[in-house]
Amino acid sequence: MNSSGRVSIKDVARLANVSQGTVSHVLNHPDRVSPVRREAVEKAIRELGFVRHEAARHLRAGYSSTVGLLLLDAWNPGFTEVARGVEDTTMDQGWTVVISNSARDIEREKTYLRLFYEQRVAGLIVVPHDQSADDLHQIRSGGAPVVVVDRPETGDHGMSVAVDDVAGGELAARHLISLGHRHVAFIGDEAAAAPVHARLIGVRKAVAEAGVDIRLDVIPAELTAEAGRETGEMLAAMPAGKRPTAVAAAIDLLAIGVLQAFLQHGIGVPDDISLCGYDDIPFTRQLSVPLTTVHRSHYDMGTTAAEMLTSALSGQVPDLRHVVFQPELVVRQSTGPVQPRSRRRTR
Amino acid sequence: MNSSGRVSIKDVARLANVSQGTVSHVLNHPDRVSPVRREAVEKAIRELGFVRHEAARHLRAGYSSTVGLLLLDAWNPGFTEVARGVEDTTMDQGWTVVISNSARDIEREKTYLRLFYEQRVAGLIVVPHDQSADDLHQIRSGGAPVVVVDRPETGDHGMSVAVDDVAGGELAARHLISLGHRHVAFIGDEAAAAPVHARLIGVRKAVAEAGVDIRLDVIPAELTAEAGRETGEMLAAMPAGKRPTAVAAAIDLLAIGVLQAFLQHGIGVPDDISLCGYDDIPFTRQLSVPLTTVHRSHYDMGTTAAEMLTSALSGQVPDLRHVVFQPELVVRQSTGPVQPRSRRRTR
DNA sequence: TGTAACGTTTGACACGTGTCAACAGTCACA
DNA sequence: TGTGACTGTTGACACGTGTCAAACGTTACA
Repeated sequence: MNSSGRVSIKDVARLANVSQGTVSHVLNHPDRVSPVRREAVEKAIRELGFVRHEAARHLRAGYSSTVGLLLLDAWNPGFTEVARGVEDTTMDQGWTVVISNSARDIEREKTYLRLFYEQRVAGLIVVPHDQSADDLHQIRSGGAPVVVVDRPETGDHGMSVAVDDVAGGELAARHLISLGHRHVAFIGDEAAAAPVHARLIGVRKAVAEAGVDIRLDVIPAELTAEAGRETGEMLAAMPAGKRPTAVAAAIDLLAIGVLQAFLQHGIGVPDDISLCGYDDIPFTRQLSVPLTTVHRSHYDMGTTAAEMLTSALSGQVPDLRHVVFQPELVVRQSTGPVQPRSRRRTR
Repeated sequence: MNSSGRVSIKDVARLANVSQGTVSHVLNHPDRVSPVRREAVEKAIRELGFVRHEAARHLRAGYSSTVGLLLLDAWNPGFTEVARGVEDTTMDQGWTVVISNSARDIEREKTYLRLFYEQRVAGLIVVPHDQSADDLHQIRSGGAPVVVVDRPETGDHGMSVAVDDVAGGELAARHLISLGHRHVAFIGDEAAAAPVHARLIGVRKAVAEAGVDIRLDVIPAELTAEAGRETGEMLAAMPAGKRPTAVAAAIDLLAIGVLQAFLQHGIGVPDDISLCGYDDIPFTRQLSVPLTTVHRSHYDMGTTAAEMLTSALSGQVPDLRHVVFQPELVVRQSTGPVQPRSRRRTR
């Protein structure tokens, strides 16, 4: 044991009556060492409780087996699914994943990006803030491949995995329109995040293409269940004739809040108002009224991003540099045909 | 720029016409360097896009500013709260947190513990698997302080933060008993995790101390919403007279599943059956029937664990080596007095 | 017996940084 | 002018590992 109280490769070599180089070979190229020495070294390792020093290994080898994952919001169930996909895929291929969370704070994001760069991570998967292209570019110029998740990108230098949220918005709106709804509200702040903006564009597109006269109200709201509850209460307070007959929420969390407010105020879903979410997080199935929503394959986004990254790391050029998933409408019980004016709840 | 294509401190020194030592001083002890040189160095750093190499720094300095957080189950909302608490506290004090997730897999836990050890993390916060005392001890012997979360520990060498789940089980059971319930079911596999076992002990204790004749059914179930739904359906299929009048679930996720099944089968909560959860995860408030549950301060567990760790890292001995939080009963709307045999739903 | 070929082991070196003793330069004071 | 005190700067070294050329030992063959 050396002066710092830690066991190094030298101590192992001394105990096993062998040179440092041999110990290193046992660790990295066991086939180059004779069985006798190998066993002696392994015994010494066990006796001393030696564990190799990753920083030294990294410094000498010049490469790292660590991959960084920077999440925009680790507490959003959708993104934890992304993380699970990334973890499952990279673990299988021998990479270590380090997860960090920017919590939608651009300063925090910058800090973590710098940290990742200082650690010389081999590669990086980022669910980025809206305004952080610069920092991502800096990492890229350092030589580490970067996969951007949940922001559609194009071009030759970079990789991305995203969902076609314009199409998703269209799906939701078309579904509601086809059920006969002619007064629809979209809930969510389009300035809050690029994907929300895209969804609204899709909704507007479907409305414009419907060929019938449709009124679309856009109600800005934070992306939380609490904001959903407040918005739901506002809607509940409106006279029934003035109220939209259908609501499309920018994310499921919002829809959950809206649903809760509606039920509390005796507004039936879908009998009085239809409600459509977005994301298809696991909890949508556990709600008192299972939610119609637009499914995004978060887990698959994670695995795909991880596969792109690992293939880039092994020197291959991935077949596709930019993958866009198509969302799918999942019809459950929170949406239904528009009711005639003098309607009654069925149960 | 050196041969590997990366910029090192030497390159900065050369460009700024200064020695390596001076550059290092600019980075670590700016006050020791004259303003003229400092500016020259800073300019060179900007021009070259120099970012220091954490592995080399770590190797030379002998210490790391990284703290590991190993979660048992990152997808359980309770544990993500713990992570949030840890992150907020350690970030403030300049530590970097690396999060990993053992996913209740003991092999994965071992792998990550080894990885943390190889990285020579300064300290470690672990929400451990039931059978992993050995590995934790190995880390401790390496000199890094370890805080164990959610498993009550005692003794002088080690730190822990936990919740008195026996008391929590008692709280839940006493509440139900005080409402007049005499036939109670506990749902959850006591072998699944130590905290669940503790809760059941608490329930049994309350039943024994009640002084009245109480029937307690223990129904093993996995710790998922899906398992809760299945158990709820089984209970719903029983004739009303044979059914327990109250259910205590081992965790909220289970209770959510039970609730969903009850409502689907027309069983009123709390009118037909009272339902009590455990954990107080955020979603309990968003349910169609807000859940009575036992609150555990997950976020505070995280901050406390982080504070203990950071004070240990700065050489102080924390005032308390083992902290046990007291749970609190949160009465919402899913529990109510037992109804006479010929009862009717009120709404 | 001598030599070549081969497989195993060795020892020195480099990776990029922080530290520390030593050194140079400046200034005030005697 | 010489001395001491002080500030700023330097250069060598160490941290623990992986690699690589060189050395070593063994065996096979002439």
